[in-house]
Parts: sequence; structure tokens; C-alpha cells
Amino acid sequence: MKPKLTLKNIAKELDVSISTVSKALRDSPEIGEETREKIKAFAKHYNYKPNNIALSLKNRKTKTIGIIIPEIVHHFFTTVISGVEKVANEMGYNVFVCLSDNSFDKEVLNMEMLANGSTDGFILSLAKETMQKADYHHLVEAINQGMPLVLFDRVVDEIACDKVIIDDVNGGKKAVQYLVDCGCKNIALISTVDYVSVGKLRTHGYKQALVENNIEINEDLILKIEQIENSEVEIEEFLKNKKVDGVFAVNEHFAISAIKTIQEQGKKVPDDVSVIGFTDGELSKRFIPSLTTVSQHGTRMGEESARLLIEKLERTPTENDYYKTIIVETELVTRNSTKSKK
Amino acid sequence: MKPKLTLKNIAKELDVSISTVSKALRDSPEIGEETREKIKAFAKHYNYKPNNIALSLKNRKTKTIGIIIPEIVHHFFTTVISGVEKVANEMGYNVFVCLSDNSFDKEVLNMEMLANGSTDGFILSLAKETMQKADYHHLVEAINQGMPLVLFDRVVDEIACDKVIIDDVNGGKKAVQYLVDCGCKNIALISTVDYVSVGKLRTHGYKQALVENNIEINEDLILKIEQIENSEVEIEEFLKNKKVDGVFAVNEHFAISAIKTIQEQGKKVPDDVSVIGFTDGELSKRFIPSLTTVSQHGTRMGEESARLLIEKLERTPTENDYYKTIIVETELVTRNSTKSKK
DNA sequence: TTTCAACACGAAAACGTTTTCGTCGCAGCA
DNA sequence: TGCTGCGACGAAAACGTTTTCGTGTTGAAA
Repeated sequence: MKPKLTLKNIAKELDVSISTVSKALRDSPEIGEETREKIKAFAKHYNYKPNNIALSLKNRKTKTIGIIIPEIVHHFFTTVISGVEKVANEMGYNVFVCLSDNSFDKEVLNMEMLANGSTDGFILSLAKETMQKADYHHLVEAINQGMPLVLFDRVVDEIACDKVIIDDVNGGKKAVQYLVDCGCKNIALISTVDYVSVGKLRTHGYKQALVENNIEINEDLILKIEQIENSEVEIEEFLKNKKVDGVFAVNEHFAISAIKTIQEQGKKVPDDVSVIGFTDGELSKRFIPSLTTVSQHGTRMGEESARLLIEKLERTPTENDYYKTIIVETELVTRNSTKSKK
Repeated sequence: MKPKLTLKNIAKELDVSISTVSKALRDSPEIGEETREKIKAFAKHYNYKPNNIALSLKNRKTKTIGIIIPEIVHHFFTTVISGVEKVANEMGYNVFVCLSDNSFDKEVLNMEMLANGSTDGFILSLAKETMQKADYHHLVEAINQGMPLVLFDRVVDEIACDKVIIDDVNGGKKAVQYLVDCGCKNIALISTVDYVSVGKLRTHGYKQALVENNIEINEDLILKIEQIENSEVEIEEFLKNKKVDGVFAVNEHFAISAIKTIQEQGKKVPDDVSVIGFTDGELSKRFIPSLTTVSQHGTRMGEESARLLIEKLERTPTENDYYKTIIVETELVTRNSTKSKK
């Protein structure tokens, strides 16, 4: 194991000073051609790579961004990471990935871990627990420290920062409108509890669509699920003895559980009941019947988030600054769990 | 935006020297009780956190490990990350996640990015292209530089390092044996081209199981898929007019495509044909019929990899060192795509 | 009174860079 | 000869830590 090649080593080897080596490698005109060539040749031959840590310390920036997500075993977040990675790498940044496991404490811990100089800024989707507690002091602190922050998907109005969201209301509306257009009269909603902002918003969209179509909102047709683990039975209970011909679920799992239940009741999807999910994952694509869903374009959200963050990082703070919110359009991907439009 | 709190700032504020502050915070007995308390109180009040970058530079270790995976939008790799994250965090490490997109060049680039001091070591699953080219110079280089490396899943004999794999041969064998036990006589294999080591090994297992059960190997019943994108049609072509009563697919996508095709042919799964997949993802669980699969225990692989790496990092290099290969047992998860055993 | 340990603290080096500011030698000029 | 200017390089500070090695002040022992 050879000792790591440093400027100092090169300098000693070539009998010049450290500064000369540094300048030569950065093509400074201060250095004579001969010396420069010699140094560059040597560096290349021994594959010199400047030490990133030292650079980070010197420049007081790490060229690293952190992303904290509630859970990685979730296709949507995975696509977001993939988007972040892509533009981050293109711009010469590294990505720290941290998982909060939907726990407030882990989220705070992760932020502390990343905020002590390891990253220049971060991208975050709030943990469920955090939204529940509505405790955002760690975010405020980070921002006060001058750490740029981009919130995506699970965002919160209380925090002033850049945000990337989808139009959940509109997405929900689109879905329900489509169901209406397919001729559905009794449309059920399977959502989450209200402190998960996306659940709330999609519920809004559901209601708006109904209102706009002069369909009465029937609270009996709305299910709010608390624990994902228990969702299957809850959905089964919920759909039992209900006369519905359309179901809008706020994620693909709920949608699939609904389809299962419906089929077990001897009804057909989409002939008897049309089902639409949210979040376009592998499951939606390959399930039989394949699922009509509202796609969130996770990759695009990741890309936009990263771009937003890096933009802010590379701008001099003196420039007039304000916070942007980027809304990534949702898209209704129609497949086989819905009847065709009338 | 307050200036970042550093030892120097504290020292000036409290009119002591930097070293005194540092020592006080680290509870050195050198410092008098009174001063120590004063400093600690001050630091706590203003929420002082030592700068990680400076620490990394000083200690010449970053407490960071990198993981490079071929694709993140793949449930198996996601679970691995999750496992790595878990034990890394427990041991006070951060995790850099990089994606090679199955490209050799991106893999090399990622390694260079991480090897210049950013990480203490890494965990890697080889890109498809890398295995195809069989060019491992970047791995050798990293190892020579003294960078510990753990290979997982897609490993390669040529490189001497720690490895975490599953027993693909045995996994394949288990699956096929199970099919045989269910009474299947004509068992097809849907695999990948041979340079993907796991495909090759699982194929081995398939053959072994057949041999052990005195069933003749029929090459016509073996499909090797080159391009994932085209797999559906290939599988459809392949299964057309074939009299099979069992299918072993080396991943869940192939398995599901097979089921689709079989059903379209008017046959029933599992009544007419039993199907087993590999890799236990969301798809397997929720598909109808739910898929019997060979589970790879991705989380455990991630955990083992991280443990292996960190162990090596924290051991003094003088100790007697050798490379381990950990084999994570596969597990046959029986669900509804197979008949019950006779 | 002198000496010496114990105590409490500070100076400085080191990690690997970049960059500012010398400084030295030499050529050109009056 | 004596200046000036310039080309080519080196010294040193700085980024924020930790740690080794002083150093000055005590109090007590001789």
C-alpha cells in the first residue's frame, strides 16, 4: 500500500515547493513551461487526484448534497433519488442518501449528521411523524445556519424554502373526473389520515371533482387509513356492502387491495368497478389488470429539486433571493383498471 | 445568517485559547473545572457542532462509506441500501449512494469520485457492462490504494476482497426441486445471458436439480434473455407451443411475464403450470396469483456488507487480515403461483 | 529560602489544499 | 553602475480540528 500521493510528496520528489506544484497543476501562468510540464507529467503518471476533503475544508463547500427520505423501499422515492443523482452528478456533486424511516428523531439526527459541514444543502421529504408533530425546528435551524433546503412532495407551508411538489389537488381531480367521464356515479375514495399532506390534498381534489360534476359528497364513501399494515382488512371492511362503481385510491397499494376485494366479491374490474391509483410504480404497470394511475414523475421531481438546490448553492448570496415552488404536472396514465371514456 | 460557530470563535468569545476549548469539550483533565464548565455551557447554548470536514482531514478518515449499485429502481438493490444504511448509521457512518446505471464508464467515474478521500471504503455491485467487459482495473486500483472494498451480489472471482453473495446455485436448485416436488415434469427456465453471473449460477442450480432428479436437461426449455426491454415478447415466443408444467424464472419480471403468457394461452397458474421467481419484491407479494419466489434477503446482504466493510475499516491493518465471503441463505417463499407439494 | 511537582493553560504542528504576497535573479535601460 | 521591472518560484496563511509539548504559576516539601 503506497502512501497516498499528495502535493507535498510530489514537491519533495521533484524538489520544488508545494505551491509550485499546485500552481503548475492548475495551469497558472506563474510557472515556467518546463517545470509545469515536468510536474504535470509526474502527476499524471502517478495518477494524482487532489484530496477532496482538503478541498472541501479550504473552499468551505463540499460539493455534496444530502437527501433525506422517509423510506427507500418505495418506488416513488427511489425514482426521486435517481433524478437527484442524475443532475447532481452532472453538476459535479455527490449525494448523501439518508433514511428517516418516517421517524421524527431519525430525521433530526440525519439532519444534524449532514449539517455539520458534510453537505452544502439538502433535499428533504418530511417524515410522517414530523408532519404529525408539526415540529419543524430542525428545518428552521438549518435554514438559519445558511443551509439551503429544498422540500419535495411532503412539504409544509410553515417553512419558507424552495419546494417541489405535484399538484395533488389537481391530480386527484383529474383521476376522479376521469372516473366520472367513464360513467361512474358512486365513487369511493381511499385516502390516508389528514396530517399526511398529500392525502389531504388528493382528498380535496376528489371532492372538487365531485362538486364540479354536481355529485353529492358522501362521507360514507371516504376511507381514511391510519396504518398501512392494516390497510388490506380496512379496505375489505370498507368496501363490503357498498355499492360503488368507481374507486380512487391515493396510492397503488390501496388501489390493488381494492381490486382484490372487489374481485373477491365477484365483481369485475373494470367492467363493474373502475379503479384509479396514485404513484406510478412497477406494481401498477404489471398488475393484472394493469392500473390506471396518476403518475407523479418522481424522476422529474428529483431533477428539479437538485437543480433548485444547486442553483441556490452556486449563486452568490448577495443576489436578490426568493423562494420558488415548482409544481410538477401529474399525468393520468390510463391502463386496464378503468373502462374507456364514454 | 450567523457565522458558523467554531472553536476559534468560542475561544475568542471566552478569551481562552483554541486548544483549551477543544480540550474542555473533550473532557480533558488538563482543564480546570471552572473553565471547562464555562466552555461547555457556552458550546451547548450556542449548539456547537464540530466541523466534520475538518475532523475528516485531521483523522484521515471520513466515517463515510460509498455504495455503488447498477440501478436503484430495482427493489432488490433498494433493500440492500436500506440494510447498509441501517448498520452504517448505527456505527456512526454516512452513506454515499452512487448509481452506475449498469455502465462501465459511470462505474469508474463513481469510484474515482469516491476514492479521492470522500469515503473510507465502498460497497459495490458490478455493472452489467463491467462484467461483460471483464475489466476490473478500477477495482484493483482502489484496493491497491488501500481502499477496502466489499463486493455483493454481482461479484467476480478475479478480485480478492470481501464478498457477500447468496448461494445462487442452491437457490435455483431449491426452486426447481420444489417444482419437481409439486409433480412438475417439464420445467422451463427463463434466465439471462451468461455474463451476468447470477443468471449463470441459477441456471446451474436448475440443471443440478434436474440431474439429481433424473430428469433429462432439455435445452429447448431454456431461454436466455439478452435485453430486458424485449423480454415480454421473447417469453411469449418461447412459451408458445411448449408443453411445460413448471417455470423457473431468474427474476420476478420474467416470472410475471410467464404467468401472463400462460394465462393468455388459456392455462391456469398454478393448476396447469407452476411458476417460481427469484428476488422477493413488492410485485411478487401483490401480484395475483402471488408469486412463489426465492428470496434474496437484500436487507441482510446490505447489513452484512456494511458490517464487513466497517469491521475492516476499524481494524488496525497490522492484524492478520484475510478476505471473507459471506453467503446469505436464500429462502423459498411459497405463495400461490405453485401447487402445493405432493 | 530554594526546589520541584502539580496544575492549568497556550503555542504550534499537522491533515492537504489554494492563494496572496514576498523575494531572488536577471535583463534592459539610462 | 545603479534602477526598474519582470519572470519564476517559495513562504506562509488559511480552512477547523486534535494533540504534543512547552510554560508560567502555584503550593508544598526540603
